[in-house]
Amino acid sequence: MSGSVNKVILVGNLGRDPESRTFQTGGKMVTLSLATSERWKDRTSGEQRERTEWHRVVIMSEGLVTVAERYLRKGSKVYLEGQLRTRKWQDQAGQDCYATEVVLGGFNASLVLLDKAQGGPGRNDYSGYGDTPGAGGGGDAGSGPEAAADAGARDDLDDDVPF
Amino acid sequence: MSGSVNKVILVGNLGRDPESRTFQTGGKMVTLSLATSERWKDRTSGEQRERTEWHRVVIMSEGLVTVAERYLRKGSKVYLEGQLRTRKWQDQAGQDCYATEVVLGGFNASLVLLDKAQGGPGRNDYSGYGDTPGAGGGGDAGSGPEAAADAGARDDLDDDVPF
Amino acid sequence: MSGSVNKVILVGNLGRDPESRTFQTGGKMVTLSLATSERWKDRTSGEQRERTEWHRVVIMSEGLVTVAERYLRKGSKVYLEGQLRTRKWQDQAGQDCYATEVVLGGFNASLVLLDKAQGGPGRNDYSGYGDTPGAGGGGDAGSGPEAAADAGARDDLDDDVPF
Amino acid sequence: MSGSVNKVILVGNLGRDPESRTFQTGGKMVTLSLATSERWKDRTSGEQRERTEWHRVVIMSEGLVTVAERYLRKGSKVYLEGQLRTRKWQDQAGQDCYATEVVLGGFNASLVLLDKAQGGPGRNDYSGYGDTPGAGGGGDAGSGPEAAADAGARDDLDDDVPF
DNA sequence: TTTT
DNA sequence: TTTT
Repeated sequence: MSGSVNKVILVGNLGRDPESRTFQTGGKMVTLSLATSERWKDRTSGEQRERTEWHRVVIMSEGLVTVAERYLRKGSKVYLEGQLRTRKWQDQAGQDCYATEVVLGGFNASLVLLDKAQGGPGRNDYSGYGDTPGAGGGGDAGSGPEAAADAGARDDLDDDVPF
Repeated sequence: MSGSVNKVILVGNLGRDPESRTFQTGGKMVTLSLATSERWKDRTSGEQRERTEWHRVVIMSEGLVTVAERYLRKGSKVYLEGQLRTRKWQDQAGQDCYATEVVLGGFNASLVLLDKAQGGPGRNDYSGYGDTPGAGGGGDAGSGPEAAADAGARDDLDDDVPF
Repeated sequence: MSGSVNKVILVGNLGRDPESRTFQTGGKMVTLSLATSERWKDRTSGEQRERTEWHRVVIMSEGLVTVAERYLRKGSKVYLEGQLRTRKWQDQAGQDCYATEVVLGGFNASLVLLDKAQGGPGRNDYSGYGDTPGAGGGGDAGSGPEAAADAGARDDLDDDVPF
Repeated sequence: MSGSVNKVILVGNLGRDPESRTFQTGGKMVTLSLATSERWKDRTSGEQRERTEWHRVVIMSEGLVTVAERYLRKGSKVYLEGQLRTRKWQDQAGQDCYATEVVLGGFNASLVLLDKAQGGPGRNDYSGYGDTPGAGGGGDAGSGPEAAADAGARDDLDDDVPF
């Protein structure tokens, strides 16, 4: 289909440190476990309720992989933008199973750190890596996030699906 | 967690007619099967490739349920905005399975029809139902989308998960 | 036109404290001055460059007005979602002038505080006010953000346009 | 500031054909005049009201410039994603004037055609140019949108601001 | 005018 | 598993 958009925007905290994997082809990917939550007052009981959602995030862009490895930690708060992707596989009983991930790869992927002070680098001029240059002032599209992993390599990760 | 955002924006076409279900409690929900796709040139082979992603969309907001039932059909193109929600259940083999849906319910859900002429109403002044009023000119927040279904009712739908 | 979307998403810091105004009709609005900035390496010179953008944000939703007054201060970091609106007026020389604002009013407006500790309330269960309930668990759409100000009242603010 | 996001998402129709300009430096930019509108029922009078908003859109990305020139026409419906940028200048009376544009340049800019049949190319495999590859299947970031124009060149366009 |  |  032409003319489609597939976009996810999340702001939340990491439930654990990022996990890196290297492909045989040299590429790298990082997975995050990101929590978002919402609160509301129950309509009938009037009590506070809360629901936490856990998102599996897969970072494929070379630039964003670097940012994630360097600056993200368990507890980090981030803004991110990616795409939905659902993978399907058969469990031992031959049943179809599905896992949906938020993939940051290629264009229109962003990762912005929202923590005050990460204790890491002097200044975190890395953040917003995927959302930066802009053409309005001599921008430079050359150093941004790039699709890194390739399809063949990706496939052999199918078995670690249930996050 | 305070301070989180969970947002999905999709533009795509319906793979089949919307499906409605009524809860014992009187509420209603509609599910959509929405396709988005992307094309790119393969880096190595140079050939055109295409990948289609299917999204399970669940509409809970009363207003948006009405819009969906009335104006959406197989093939309709829509813009929609909702939240990610993953449900977990056990298959017969006792394995954990997951299904992620895009839920349109409560605030910040939108459904905007993008087809030229739906053949339905004289003018499609329904579209953008969830994205409209605005306060900038005597807006009216009273007739908008509202959370409809309740959790217990939702549970008995678990068996139709693999979309 | 049917079928349109007008959405702005910003993450940035307040340049000064929020400013409140009360309408004769009793409604209230709050304006924010929000900075976003981006950095990039100049393509030719190779030097770091930075560009800061200032956004005039107008909050009309009753609920979000309350949140802004209570918890936002100069320096606060926020995620917000609103709509673009351009107002036009004549300056003394009879020239057309324009001012574009990001308006948070009606549906699909959000304000999420991103600061670690605001020093205010025990817990900041206010944040995400406009992005919360969700229908997936007995949600309640009744207490959310609502369009507050009315058009007539708004008009007499036209003179403070150049922000 | 690190950690900021400046994003605009619009779906609307072009009020006139795209306008192209070439810089002395060889770069190109295209401007669009895009309408979004919303309808609501007036709270007091109960009558239908409508408000149309016109957005000035500036496309700087090389790839998106090409797409815009080739496939967009007056009346075209598009989804686009860009950034807010406000420019300031003095009118003849020495008054400060401002113009805010939605800029599509650099990363995270998208332009997706939503018309059924543009009468142009066999299939519109151009659309979604800025939102496509994705790393999940042998993606290719090399042919995407790039920042094109430079700042000096941009400046001599200041006089056509009031759109 | 913010932030790093 | 995060966060408040």
